[in-house]
Amino acid sequence: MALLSKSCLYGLRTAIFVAQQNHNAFIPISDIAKELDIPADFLTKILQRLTKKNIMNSLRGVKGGVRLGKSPDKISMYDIVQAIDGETIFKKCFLNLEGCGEEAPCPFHESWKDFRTNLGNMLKDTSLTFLIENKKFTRLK
Amino acid sequence: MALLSKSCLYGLRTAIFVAQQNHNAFIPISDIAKELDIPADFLTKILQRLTKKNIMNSLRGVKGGVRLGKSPDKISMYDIVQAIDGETIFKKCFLNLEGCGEEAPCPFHESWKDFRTNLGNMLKDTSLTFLIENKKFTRLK
DNA sequence: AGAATAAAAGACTCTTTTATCCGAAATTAA
DNA sequence: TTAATTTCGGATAAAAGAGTCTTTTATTCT
Repeated sequence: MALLSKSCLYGLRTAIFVAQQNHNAFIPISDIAKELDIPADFLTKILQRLTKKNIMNSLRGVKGGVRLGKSPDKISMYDIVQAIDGETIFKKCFLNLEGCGEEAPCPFHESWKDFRTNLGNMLKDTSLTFLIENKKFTRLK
Repeated sequence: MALLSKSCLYGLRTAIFVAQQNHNAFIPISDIAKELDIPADFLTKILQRLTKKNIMNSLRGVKGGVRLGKSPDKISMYDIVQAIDGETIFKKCFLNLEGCGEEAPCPFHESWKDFRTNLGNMLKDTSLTFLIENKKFTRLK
């Protein structure tokens, strides 16, 4: 098990990669796929979810491809995770117990609640701009 | 996506349930399955992983079933997660980047390292005894 | 207008996880 | 020793996630 799905990881890596390129030009998905070692057709599907949420922007045809849908400092990792994997990670009980909540918490409720809130905040606070400015962050595959 | 697999959640809930019962008696897996609303044959398989690690103890035949393999204060949630889902949750990079580590961290490395270490410690510190003594913790399904 | 290119859309396959089924082995009770 | 019970072990099936393929649609260039 992993916290994020493979689709989501592909999406995150792609968003970071695209943010590193010229922001005006459209980059063909096949180029990204080759660069990041991701199945191209699969990546196409994943990116559609990001374009629907205006995180990405796409264009068909000869000079087509994808680019960021808005300024990279307006896109957080949270946005991307939410668009692809949804928000359940940030909301569900650790033990997946339906009844667990403030009124009738499981013993993990408090700690886990803080944990996932912190995680969410961390992702919200991390923009693509921050990621690409961080010199240490080179590997994307 | 969830942090833990369904198998693991089944295992955790079962361990807590069994800890709540008389520790000497064997409880038939079918009884547990009915009580916790888990497919019995599937649960049987999952529990085999716990018996192999001596977290549980099983007996075939008429008075058979499963019981804890040791004192409930000697069994932590970490033990159970490790037995079923392994330790990758506690070890992998948030972005699943192979290269990420102390020498060449991704920007999430530090925060995520702390997160997962905290999570691991929290699970290590939470014994079945603690769980069943916590009066608030009633729901197991 | 026509050819080439690239994403969108949908059907299909492959793999992993989850779930079911069945015969065998172990244990108890009569 | 036989019948009943219950886990074990392996095979199979169903569901979900990941990945592939083909056709359609939009766009550019000649």
